[in-house]
Amino acid sequence: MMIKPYARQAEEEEVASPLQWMDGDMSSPEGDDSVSLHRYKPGRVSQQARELGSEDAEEDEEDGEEGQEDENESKRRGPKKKRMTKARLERFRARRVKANARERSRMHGLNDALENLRSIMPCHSKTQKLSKIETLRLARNYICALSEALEGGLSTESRAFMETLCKGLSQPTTNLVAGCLQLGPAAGAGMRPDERHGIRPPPNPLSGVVSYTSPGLPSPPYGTFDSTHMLHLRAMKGRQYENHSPHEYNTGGVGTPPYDGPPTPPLSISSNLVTKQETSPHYPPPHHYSPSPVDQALYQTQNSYDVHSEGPYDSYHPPHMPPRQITPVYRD
DNA sequence: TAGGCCATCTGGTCCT
DNA sequence: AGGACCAGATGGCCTA
Repeated sequence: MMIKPYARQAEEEEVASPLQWMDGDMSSPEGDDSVSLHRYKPGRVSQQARELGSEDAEEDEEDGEEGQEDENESKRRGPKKKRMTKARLERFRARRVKANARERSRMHGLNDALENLRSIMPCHSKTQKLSKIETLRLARNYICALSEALEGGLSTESRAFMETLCKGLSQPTTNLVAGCLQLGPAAGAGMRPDERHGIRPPPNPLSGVVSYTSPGLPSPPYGTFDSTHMLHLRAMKGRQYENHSPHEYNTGGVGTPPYDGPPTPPLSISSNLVTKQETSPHYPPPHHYSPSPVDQALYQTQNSYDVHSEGPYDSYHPPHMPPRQITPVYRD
């Protein structure tokens, strides 16, 4: 049995398909469809022109619905299809044009949201953009990892944190994350030039146990790890923390980037995690930014990690990709 | 060249 | 009736 592709099947069965009469440039950049030029792919024009502007279509429009169509229609089961008069066709076409425009803008909105999500991921690379699916996976893992870090005292530099972060990711994305999260003394390899000296990263609590650094690790295309993304710390920068209780940091106050989604419930941060800065052997963090109490607290928990701890998210087994050991593969 | 990713069109369904 | 949402189909681009 031959299975026809959906569209072709429709084309053959729906003899009176309105598509065949459409002759306008429904979605050309110049059309009344208001396609944004910078997103428009020229390749689409030919496809639409072929579909919409064929001579057959024009002929059909001229001839009306005669001959073999009626024969086919009489044999077809189901509700009889209304004839496409010119007026109906016009309305249909206008509706379709509008619907297409809406759909495009809807998808653009979706992509914009995805782009926002990418921008707050712990690692980002200009040359290696995360795919949509990988962005969603990484976002989920990131949330899980941060939750573990907060609730379980897990270090953001621990192996468990990395494993949570990389669960179910593709190998390239895993490598990207590993490259971004280079920790320990060799971290300079993936840092921007101005970060390579002067600021010494904290000692890696896992040195000798696990390391995601590699002498041969290339600089970008691997991205950079932006610590300020931790718990949206970037948004908190510039605030005075000393006299605030921890939960205030999640209230979306001054400096919180605009967020047009539904409000998220306040994240509970146990107060013993967020304290005034104490000197820690693992502090300051590797990057040149003003650490927030939350960030500091995360660093203070470095000695309490458990390499073998299985977080509550280990049940996460992507249906198509079983969990695996993280074995970053670096390109030469 | 195959496969992955993406943008777009399209028709169906549900909701207001 | 019209809009939002969804999933299938299709073709372009890119990379291994």
